[in-house]
Amino acid sequence: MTVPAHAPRVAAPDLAAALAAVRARGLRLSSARRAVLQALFGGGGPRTAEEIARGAASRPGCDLASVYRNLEVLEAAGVVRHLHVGHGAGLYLSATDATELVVCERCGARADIDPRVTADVRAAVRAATGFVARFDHFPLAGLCPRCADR
Amino acid sequence: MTVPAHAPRVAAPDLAAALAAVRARGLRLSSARRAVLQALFGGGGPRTAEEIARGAASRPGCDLASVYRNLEVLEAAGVVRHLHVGHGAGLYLSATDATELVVCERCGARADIDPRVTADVRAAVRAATGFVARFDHFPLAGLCPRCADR
DNA sequence: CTCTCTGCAAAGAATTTGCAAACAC
DNA sequence: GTGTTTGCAAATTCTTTGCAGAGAG
Repeated sequence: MTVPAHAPRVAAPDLAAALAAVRARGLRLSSARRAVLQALFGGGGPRTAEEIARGAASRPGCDLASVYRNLEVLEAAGVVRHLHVGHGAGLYLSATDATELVVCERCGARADIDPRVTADVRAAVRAATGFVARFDHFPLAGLCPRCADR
Repeated sequence: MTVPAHAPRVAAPDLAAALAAVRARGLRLSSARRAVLQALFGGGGPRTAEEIARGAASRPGCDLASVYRNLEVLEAAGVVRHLHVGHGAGLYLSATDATELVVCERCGARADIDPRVTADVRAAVRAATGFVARFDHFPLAGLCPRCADR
């Protein structure tokens, strides 16, 4: 039940749980499925479908169409999520990575926002408009400190 | 210099100024250019490039490629702007329409946000992250009151 | 064995680009 | 006239879909 105190730092936060959830849904553990999960639970941060499909030295790849199909299935299973940053391709990540972020429209820099801040913002927007704002799917956009300077 | 107090309500807020700005930039007033400006300064709210190109009974249309090319030029001239709402096509509008808005991720409903609220949010985000948040190009996303209920 | 998944190839949606003819000035 | 713009068609980028064969359970 306990986990070694010196377990690898950001290795695979819940790959095991993800696999369990997949099985629990009656989904099969195909090689493409594994490839997608290894890419997203390997600790490398958000990735594009293209990057997942391409694979890497350590990490296996698979067909791009399979990546998209699996991302959809895995998202429905609550294991994976995605967000849209600027004009580019979607970014996919593990659902256990619950960060809310701001993205620089000019240089693409990203920063996490303290959940207490987003909670306050949500409250203010709700009071003003009735809408419940979310920052997990379409993150806040703006300019990073460096780009804002000019 | 004065404007009739009962001028048409949301007719063409500054079509004249827009045309002047275009001329001031040394740009020509082609029919496609006019079509785009008439579409965006006709008071119908944000439109897709496709809608602009298609035209309407009252409003002339033109080739879709010309729409995109002109939107780019007109945006550079500060006359037009665009925003990205959800997964769909971009929305284009007159730069004089300075509204900041929230968009429902489920049903697409849009609501204006009071600039005082966005100013507060900007301040909070800046204090927390150093980023200067903007809501004009990638609007805030969330759920409208109706969709949030269930 | 059976039914889910995969890879490949083609289709789609939104936007961009090349080019010769058309038009604004 | 002449240089900017247009319309048409083809190219790009990201994502989805159809299908026959491969593989998980």
